[in-house]
Formats: sequence, structure tokens, C-alpha cells
Amino acid sequence: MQPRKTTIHDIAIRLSLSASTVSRALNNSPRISLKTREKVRNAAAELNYKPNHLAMNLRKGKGTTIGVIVPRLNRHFFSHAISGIESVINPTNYNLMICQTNEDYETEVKGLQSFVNHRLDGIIMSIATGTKKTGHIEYVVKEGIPLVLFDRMMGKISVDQVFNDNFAGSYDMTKHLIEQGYRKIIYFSGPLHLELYTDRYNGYRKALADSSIGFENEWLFTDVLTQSRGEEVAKILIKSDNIPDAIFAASDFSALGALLVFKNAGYAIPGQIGIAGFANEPFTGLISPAMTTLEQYSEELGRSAARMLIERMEFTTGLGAPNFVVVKPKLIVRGSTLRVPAGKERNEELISETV
Amino acid sequence: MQPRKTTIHDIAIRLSLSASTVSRALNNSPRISLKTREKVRNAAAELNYKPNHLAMNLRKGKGTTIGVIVPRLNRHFFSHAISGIESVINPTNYNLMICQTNEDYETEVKGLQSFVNHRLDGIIMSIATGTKKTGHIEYVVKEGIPLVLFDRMMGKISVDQVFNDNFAGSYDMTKHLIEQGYRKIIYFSGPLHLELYTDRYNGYRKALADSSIGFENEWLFTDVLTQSRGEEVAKILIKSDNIPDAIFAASDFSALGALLVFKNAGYAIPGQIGIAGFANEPFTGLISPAMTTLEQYSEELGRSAARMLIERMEFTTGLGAPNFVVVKPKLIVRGSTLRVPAGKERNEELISETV
DNA sequence: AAAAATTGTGCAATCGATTGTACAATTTTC
DNA sequence: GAAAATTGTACAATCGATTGCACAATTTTT
Repeated sequence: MQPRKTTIHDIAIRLSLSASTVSRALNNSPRISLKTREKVRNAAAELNYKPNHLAMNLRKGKGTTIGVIVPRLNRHFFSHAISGIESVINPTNYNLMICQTNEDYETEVKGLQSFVNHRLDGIIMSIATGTKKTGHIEYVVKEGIPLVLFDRMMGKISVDQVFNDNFAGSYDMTKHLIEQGYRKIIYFSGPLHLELYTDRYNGYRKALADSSIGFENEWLFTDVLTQSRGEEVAKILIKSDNIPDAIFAASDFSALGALLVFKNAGYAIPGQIGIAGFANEPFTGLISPAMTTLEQYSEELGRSAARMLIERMEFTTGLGAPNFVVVKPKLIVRGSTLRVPAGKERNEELISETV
Repeated sequence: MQPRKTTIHDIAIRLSLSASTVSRALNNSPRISLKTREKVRNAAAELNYKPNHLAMNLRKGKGTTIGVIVPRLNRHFFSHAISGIESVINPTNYNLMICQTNEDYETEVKGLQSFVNHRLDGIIMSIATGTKKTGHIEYVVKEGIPLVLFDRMMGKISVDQVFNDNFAGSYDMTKHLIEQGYRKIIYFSGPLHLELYTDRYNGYRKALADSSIGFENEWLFTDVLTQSRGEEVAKILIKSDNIPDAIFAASDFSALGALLVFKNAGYAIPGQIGIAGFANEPFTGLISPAMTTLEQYSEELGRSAARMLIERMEFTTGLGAPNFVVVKPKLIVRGSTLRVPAGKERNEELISETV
């Protein structure tokens, strides 16, 4: 345990130079002779000098840390998005500070505030489902801190955003279900105050309408995103003897809950009921029947978000119009909705690599 | 976009006070009258004052950020450990900075260095499998930065550590397999330079020895941790017609790979071959047959690590002897090793809640 | 009522690095 | 060889908040 870390002053004293010369030498200023620069570098190495980023950032008025706020780290979608962000950020001088909100509004506000206090240079965030107000985000934007919103978009705010074409993905999935002969298609939605979920819902409705299938209000269940909620609703459906042709869930997890309950209750999937999710979580390829879902290209979303943020931070002067990147999800058809002749197992060949 | 953020000086000018008085007032110093404190607080709120943590930390010589380094965020084990850490850290004034190494040594060194440069106040880390040297860790300890090692322990280093009793977990699992009648039990290990994996391996060997089962060298496969490696090895076993009674993998993922390959090749699990993993990843309860594995209580490990770190940071003066917390993994028996009478499906009742 | 104790506030140094400006030393120019 | 241009380095202010010490104002003690 060293009593004090070495500073540029220590180097300066050692070499009988001034601190400013040392600073310039370490920053390769052309005003310092090559010989001196060399000497300073050697002395710095000998004394095990490590620059104090706090002091640097304070003086420069800017740092090198980017904050990332996600609802949950243990979601395939988000952890891969973070990998994407890292792949762009790591080669730069920036560092990543990650915070998870557990889908909670208060935690989100607190995390964002902490980022502002720490004078982070940029923020990439995905809004919690519990968030209904946007004041905290607008505040950050007003403060002039570059911000990119990601996955959970927010049409009202004028800020860079990266997200999936949820409408299109949902539309494609619904069309697929219809093609497979399903008609009465129940929909498990997330909270409809999030555009993400209204878009998905609207895609579903549009596909039904385009196929002249009359939607009925009781087909919609909101706030069904978790496995346990999926199980609950599935049990309700069974109990009320109100068995749909298919269930399309805006979340793989609630789709999983439903799938397990129906399977356990003896229903043939996809024969009697088809089940589809959204996100292509790894488990969807492992269960049986393997689940039809939508791939969201999370790493690519993360990379785009990071690229946009760096663009904002380094090249854009002032605000300028917000940019948008939209990625279309890909339909992944698996056994849970594919009505093939007999009970032919086909999930193995569709296993997705998890590691 | 404000031109400049308000500082305590701005507040001081506004109230015709000095910056020091403002600082003291905001910190609730008893040397400042209550009336003044009140006035200062109001003015601060009006001017939308946000303390600059950079300056604060610089002056105080310490900050409020704790760094966490994990090999992978998208592992159930680590993301839940982080949740555990958060549950302890969030109620305090500390913030979390998270970094993932992707099991790579270089990335680990770089991340750790960045933490040191940013003068983080404490570090919780889990060593990458790619890490064979420990100089970078010893360096941090010598610098006097509180550090807690977690999950991947390192006996050589004198530092606080939190980890599973891998030997006991492995021993229990092997005993279970033997009780189920399996004899020729192949073992998929991780890299044996990590104590984590030697401990698991030794637990397995001890259990075999205690049951007087002769171990043979070709039963051991090292560096089989991923799904794809598990698949590879399983295919090799099948091709060489060297079918074991059971496979015990030090990773759920390689166990999964083997399970899928054997299942696909028409082997009855657990009838002809038993398969067990380690970690209780969520998918283990979802596949069929559901997989026997070991629960590691990751959240509890995370909480312990965080508590130990805070203890170090706030209460311990100097170094003192390192503390250890050891958590015993729990055997989770499921269909992949349980030889029940007929092909009775029993995985549903053992599904673990994923959300 | 003078001395002592208490209370409230300000001054100035400090944390570690950066940077505009000034100045001395050296080299170039005429 | 003196003046001008160039080069290398130092001084001091600065970023924003904290804190030891000093000092003035007020209250208490005797």
C-alpha cells in the first residue's frame, strides 16, 4: 500500500523540470524536445506513474466514460446488445459504465442522475417498462449530454434512436400464423404506454385486418411479459374453456409460460394450439417443441447505438436533427407453430448456438 | 444546452456568501447556522445545482464507484451475481461500473487498469479462464485498492474471496450418479489451471475413489465448457463407439451439447446414458429431459462479495488477514440422470422460474 | 463591564493535470 | 556581430469542491 500515488510533480522534481513540461512531454507536445520527452517517459515508467483521470477530466471539462442503462442484464437481448456496444467502444479510449434498472422507474431516474453527476460523456439507454414519464430523459438532453435511446423508443423525444421495426416483425409473425391455418390468435402484449409494444400490437392487428380476420377485444392481454404471467393467463384460458388457435406473445418468456402450461395440460403443440414469442432467447431453440420467434439482432443494435453516440460526441456540433436506425426482425419458424404432417420432431436441426 | 453548469460559486455569489460556506451548508456542517443552510439549499435547488463528483473525488482523494469485472454478462450465474451485488450496493452511495472480459486475459488486464486509473474505490472480480498470470491482480492489491475475488478463486493471492465449495458440489453430484447405477462416468472439465476446475475435478475423483470405481485417464476431457465443445466431444465418443454410462460436465453448456447429440443419435437419457451439468442455468429446467445440475446461489455469492468489499473499504484499516466465504452448491436432480421406472415425464414439475 | 467562550463565516491552500503567456537560451539572418 | 526568429521550459491560473485556520460577531461567565 503506497502512501501516495506518483504525480507529474514527482516526475518533475526527479528530473528538475516543471510540472507543465512533464505534462506536455507525456502528451507529446511538439514544444518539448525529443530528448526531454524521452527522459520524462522513462522516469514516469520508473516511478510507476499512472495519470489521475479525475484531475484530467476535471481540468478538461470532459471525461472518457459512456454510461449504459438497460432494464435487465440477464436478458439475452440486452447482454448481447451490450456486447455489441463494447465491440465498438473498446477499441476507443472510452470506458463503459453499466447500470440495470430492473424495469423500475425510480432506479432509472437515480441511475441517470448519477451518470449526470459523474459527468459521463454520453449515454446509451433503454427505457424501463415502469417508465411513463420522460422528464428525466429530456433533462439529460437539455444538459447537452449526448444520448442514444435504444430498443425502447420514445417518439416524443427528439433524440437519436436505434430500434427494431416491431410493427413489421409482428406483422410477419401474425401472417405466418394465419398461413399455418390459425385464426383465433390471442395476443400477449407488454404495457401499451411503450411504443415498442403498441407497434407490435398494431402489426398484429394490421395483419389480422389484412386477412379479414375480425379481432375481438378479449384476444388482447396486456402486461403479460414474464413466464409466470404467461402461465397465469394460459391457465385462465384453459379454465374458461376458451382455447385459442394460437398465442402470439410479445415476449419469449410469457410464450414459454403458456407453452408449458398447455403442453402440461395435454394440448398438442402446434397441432391444437400454436405458440410464438418475440426475441429469440436461447431457450426458445432448446425446449420442445422449439419455439417460433423473432430474431432482433441485438448485437447489431448495440453496435449501431454505440456508433451513433460516438458520432454525436465527437463530430456533431450542437444538436442537429436526430438520427434513427431501424432494424427489421427476422422470423424464425420452429416447431411450436409449424404444422408438419405427423408428430415429426424437428427441433434439433434448428438449435441455436448458445455459447 | 446550458453553457456551464452551476457551481457552488454561483450559489455563493447569488447569496453573497463564500464558496466555503456554501460547501459546508450543503454538507450540513454544524458550523453553519440552520437559517443559512436552508437558504443555501433553496438557492441550490433554484439554480439546479448538481455537485461535480469529479472535483469532489479529486479533493477527497476517493470516489464512490465500485468496479465489477466478470467474464460474461450473458451467463445466468454472473448476471444474477451482479443483481446480488447491486442489491447491496444500491442502498449505499456507491455506484457500480461493470466490465466484461469475454474470458480474455488482455481484456481483463485492460479493464483492471482502467479501474485503477479512474481511481475506483473497490473492485469485485471474477477471473477469466484465459488468465494464467496474476501479476495484474497483485498489483491492484499492492496499490491498496480493496479487492474481492469471486467465484473463480486464486489460492495464491492473499485477498478476500467468495466462492462455491466446488469440491463438495462435484463430490455430491458424482455420488448421485453412482447411486443411480452409473459407473463409467466421463468428466468434462474446464481448464485445470483454474482452481475452480481442479476442485471440481478432484471432487469427482474423490467420489469415484470412495466408491472404489477405478478412474481411467481417457474419462477426462479438458476445456469442454461450451455447447459446441460438448457436441464435439459427444460426437467423438459416439464415433469411437466408446459410450459412457454417464457424463458429468463442469458446465451446463457443454452438458447441453452432449445431451443434444446423444438424444439426437437416439440414445435414451437417462436410460442408456446419464448427463449432468453444473450451474443450474435456466435452460436446464426447460429442455427435455430436464437436466440434473448444481445450484450455485449466485445472488447470494454476489451479495457476500459486495458486503465483504464494503467492509474492507469502510472499516478495515490496512490489510489484515483475508476473509473467505464458501457457499455449498445444491444438487438439483432432474430427469437427465434420474432412472425412474418407465418413461414417466417429470420435468414439468421441476421447471425453474426464469423471470 | 471586561474577559472568555461560542458561533458563523471567509480566506487561501489543496487535490492533479492542463494550458496561455512569458521568458531565457539557442540558432538563424543580414 | 547585432537583431530577429526559433526553440525549450517555467510560471501561474484554472477546473469545482473541501477544509484548516483565522477572525469577527455574539453570547456567556465572573
